[in-house]
Amino acid sequence: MKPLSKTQDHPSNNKLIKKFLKEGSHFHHPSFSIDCVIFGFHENQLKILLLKMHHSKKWALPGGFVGKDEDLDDAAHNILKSRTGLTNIFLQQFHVFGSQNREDPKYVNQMLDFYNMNKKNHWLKKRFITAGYYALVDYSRTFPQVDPFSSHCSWINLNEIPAMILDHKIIIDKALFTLRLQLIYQPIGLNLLPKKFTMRDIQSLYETILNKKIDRRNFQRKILSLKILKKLKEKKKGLPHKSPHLFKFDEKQYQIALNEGLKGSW
Amino acid sequence: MKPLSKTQDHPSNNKLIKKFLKEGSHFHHPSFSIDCVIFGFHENQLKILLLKMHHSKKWALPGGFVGKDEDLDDAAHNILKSRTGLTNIFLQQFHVFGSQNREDPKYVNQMLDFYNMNKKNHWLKKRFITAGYYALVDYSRTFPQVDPFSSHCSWINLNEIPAMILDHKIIIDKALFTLRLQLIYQPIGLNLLPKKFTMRDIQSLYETILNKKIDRRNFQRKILSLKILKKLKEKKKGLPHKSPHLFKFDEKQYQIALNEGLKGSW
DNA sequence: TCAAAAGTGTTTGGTTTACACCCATGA
DNA sequence: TCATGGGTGTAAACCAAACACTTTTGA
Repeated sequence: MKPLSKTQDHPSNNKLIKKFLKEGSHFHHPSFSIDCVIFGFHENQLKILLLKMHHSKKWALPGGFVGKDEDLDDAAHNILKSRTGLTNIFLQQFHVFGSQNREDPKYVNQMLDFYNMNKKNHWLKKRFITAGYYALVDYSRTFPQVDPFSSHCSWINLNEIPAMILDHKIIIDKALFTLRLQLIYQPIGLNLLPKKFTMRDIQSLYETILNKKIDRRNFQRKILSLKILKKLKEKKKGLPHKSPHLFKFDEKQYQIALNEGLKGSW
Repeated sequence: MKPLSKTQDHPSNNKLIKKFLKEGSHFHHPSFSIDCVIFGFHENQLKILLLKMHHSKKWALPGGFVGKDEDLDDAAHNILKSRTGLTNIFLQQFHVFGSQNREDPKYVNQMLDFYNMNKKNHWLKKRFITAGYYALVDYSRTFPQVDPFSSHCSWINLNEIPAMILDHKIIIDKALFTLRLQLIYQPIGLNLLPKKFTMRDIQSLYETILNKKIDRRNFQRKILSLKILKKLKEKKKGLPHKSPHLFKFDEKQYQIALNEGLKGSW
C-alpha cells in the first residue's frame, strides 16, 4: 500500500461530532446515505479514494447523508467536493444498496461509547439504505480531505483494497463492473486524464479499466474514429524516445457521445 | 385508451387503510418507497401496468414500501406479486429518484381528509426517495389487482400514458431508456413472451421496444447466433398462411447470456 | 390459383484483428 | 549507433445491411 496522506486529527471537531451524533437525524433524510466510489488514475494504476475510520481498523468509502431538502445528486456532488475539492465532475448513480443486514452495530457502538452518547435506539444504528455514486477524477488535481470520522483520506490501488466496513467492498465491485460496462457505450477519460495527454496515456487508462491489453495501432484507429479527441500541434518533450503528440478532448463532441451512447465493443 | 379492468372498491378496506395511514411509518423504512415499471407485451404493443388512484384524477405506478427488516429486492418482488400474481420474474433496479420536490401534498391532503386523519406532519407528506424497478412479464399470465388506494389496475399502451402523479412519468421514461440500453448487451424476452413463440413474435418484441423496423432475415440470423433459442419440431397452426416454426428459450443459455452481457448492437 | 407470410441465401461494405515497417530521440 | 517507443499502413477475417427467390398455406 502506498504512503498515506497525513493524519489530521480534528480535535476541535469533537463538539461538532457530538452535535451531529445527537441531532443529525433532524437535518437529514432518515436512514438513507450516499457512498461515492471515486476513481482516479495515476502511473497506470486505477485507484479509489478511501477513508480510514477512527474507532475501527477498517476503511470506508467517502459518504454522507442527504439534507432534508436536498436533491440526491446535489448531496453526492457535495460529498465529492468535500473530499477532493472538485466540482463539476462526472458523477453518476449506479446502484442502491438496501439489503436488510447492512448495519455494523459494533462499529457504531464503539463510536458512540467514545463520545459518551446514549446508544439506545440511536439513529445511526438503524439499517440504512445507501445510493452508490461513482466519479472519475483527475488524480493530480485532488486535495484529499478526511471527514470528521476518519484519520486518513488516501488513494488506494484497486488491487490493494483493505478491509472495508459494511458492504463497501461490494459497492466498489459493483462500481467497477458498471464502469466497465459503461466503457462499451460511452466515452470515458475526461476528468480522469490531465487536460493534455498522449495516445499512450488514454490507452493505458482503457487497458487498466478493462484489465486487458489492446493493440496500440488498433486502439488509436478506434479511439480516433469516435471523434472525441483533438490532436494538438504540441508534442510531449523530455522523454527518452521519440516525442509523442499530445491530444485533448473535444468537449463538445465528448458530450454528444456521452448522451448518444456509443455502440460497439473493445 | 383500452377498456379498464373492472373497478374494485374495497369498501371493507377502510379500516386497514386507516391503520396504515396512522401506523404505517412504524413498519416501514422511513420516507423511502419503491415504484415498479411493469412492462407487458400484447398484440405488438408494449404496455405498462398502471393504477388509477382514488382521490385523484391521476394514475400511478404500482409501488409500495420497504419493511423495516426487508431487503430492497424482496420488497420489489412482493409488490410485483401483489399486483400481478407473478413470482420469479426478471425484476431490476434501474434508478433512484430523490429530487427534493418529489411530493404531492395536494393529493395526500385529499386522501387524509377523506379518511379523517390528522394532516399535520403526516409521514406520507414528507419527501420520499424512491427506487425504480422494472419488470418484463407475460401479459397473458397476469391477474392485475388494485391496491387499497386505487380503483383500477390496467395495462396501458406505452403511447397512451395518462396524467401521472408525482414524477412517475419521468420514472417510466427512464425505465424505457434503460430497457433499450439493456437490449444492446443482454437478451430479453423470457417472461415477456409466452413459452412458445414464433420468430415473428420475438422480432415484434424487439421492434416495439426499440421502436424501429428490423429486417426479418437479418434479425433471424442475429438472434439465432446468440444461441438462446431452441427451435421446436412443432409449428403454429391455424394461421392464414404458411405455418411458422415455434421456438422456446434455452433457459440455461439465456441465463449465461444475461450474466455475460452480450455485445453488439441492433 | 393467389395473396401473404415463412424459409433460406447471396452480395456488398464496413469494422475488427493481426501483424510489419520506418522514424525520432536520448543515452 | 542503438534501444525504445512513436507514427503509419495493409491483408484477412468477421459482421451488418440490403436485398430476392422459393415454399407453404387458407381463402
